[in-house]
Amino acid sequence: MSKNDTRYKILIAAADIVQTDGILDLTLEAAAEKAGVSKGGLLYHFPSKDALIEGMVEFLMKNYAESIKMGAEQDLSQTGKWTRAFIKETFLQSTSNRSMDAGLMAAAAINPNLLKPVQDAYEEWQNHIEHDGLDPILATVLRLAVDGLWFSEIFGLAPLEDNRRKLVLERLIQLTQDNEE
Amino acid sequence: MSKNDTRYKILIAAADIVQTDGILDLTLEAAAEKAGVSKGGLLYHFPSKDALIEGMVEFLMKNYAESIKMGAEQDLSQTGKWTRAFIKETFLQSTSNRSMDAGLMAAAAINPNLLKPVQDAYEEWQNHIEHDGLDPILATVLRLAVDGLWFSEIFGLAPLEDNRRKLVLERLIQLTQDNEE
DNA sequence: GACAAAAAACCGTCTAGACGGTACAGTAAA
DNA sequence: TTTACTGTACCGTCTAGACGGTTTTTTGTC
Repeated sequence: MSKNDTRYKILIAAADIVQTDGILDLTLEAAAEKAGVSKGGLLYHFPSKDALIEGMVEFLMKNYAESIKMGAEQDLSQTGKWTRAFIKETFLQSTSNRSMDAGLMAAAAINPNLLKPVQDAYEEWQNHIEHDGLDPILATVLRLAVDGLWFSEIFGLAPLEDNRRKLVLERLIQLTQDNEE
Repeated sequence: MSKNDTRYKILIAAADIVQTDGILDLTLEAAAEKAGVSKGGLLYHFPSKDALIEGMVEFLMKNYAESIKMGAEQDLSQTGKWTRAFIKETFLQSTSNRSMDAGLMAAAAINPNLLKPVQDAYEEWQNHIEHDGLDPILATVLRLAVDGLWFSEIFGLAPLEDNRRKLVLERLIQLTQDNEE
């Protein structure tokens, strides 16, 4: 069992707890037990609870940020490529990878400072989106709609059923294609 | 001091704590002290912490739901009135009344079941918005954008600066006015 | 409208348990 | 010999909730 395997197992376990039982049930002991590691073992990898949350946030941001960048680079059309990448990747992530939410919520609850990396990433994306060859207000609306979808799924606030979700995605993409500045 | 006054004071105090110090600092004692009530007094009104959160959620939903309904009723144009009311009221609430966030976050953190009333209200609004005389996909996009704005402000994820925020609001409203089904 | 009884509103202390974190001795593998 | 743990014991602090007591308000009765 390599160092990274155990770390990974702990992060997944922690995300799982947040997701199913709520933030308040995320304790070091509970996370350790769920990961099949002793409390000492957990503290070996994450010397404090803040460090654990930090790890969760890092973990969630890593793939996400890279995917968006890659999506933008591979887009054949220059106009609106960042906005499209952001839309597509968020739609994808929020179906497949619910542990995203867990890290975010845990950080917000336990230590808002830990949200910094997410905030920084968003600033960058927002900047790209505003200078994407689209009408910046429209581009911003699209970005917000994507976040709204995520939000609605985190909190279960009238989340869209599958078909509608797909139609919304298509519409958002379409709106990036015929609204040049 | 009537029963309702004290209840109200406790709810405000609790929302205040969540808002300024974070969810984890919301304890019964802290809420009681801030409300100028003893812990026993607080427990008289809210027999458990869950009950307190429940009260917060109820409180936040009451005005919000009523405002949206009123906004829709007073709208001179039939087409898109619910969507417009939802947009306007959420923009307003999320500038003026941060206790929305507090209740929501507290519930999500402490006991996700307590989100039920919010979820129910959202189901209703989503239903209105989808049958508002607008293209339902567009209407849904607008709704999501509004939620996204709220979300971005709660977590500080590239929140819009004042002027852009205003322009986005105007654009959203405008989109409800020239997109009949 | 005086007054007692009852109910409602509220106080403040106490307790049992949980939690984050420390310390440390030991183990198994690389 | 270092890395990656296990396991246990422990400490200080915090907190939800219980509880018994006290004040204030309401209600019924004359």
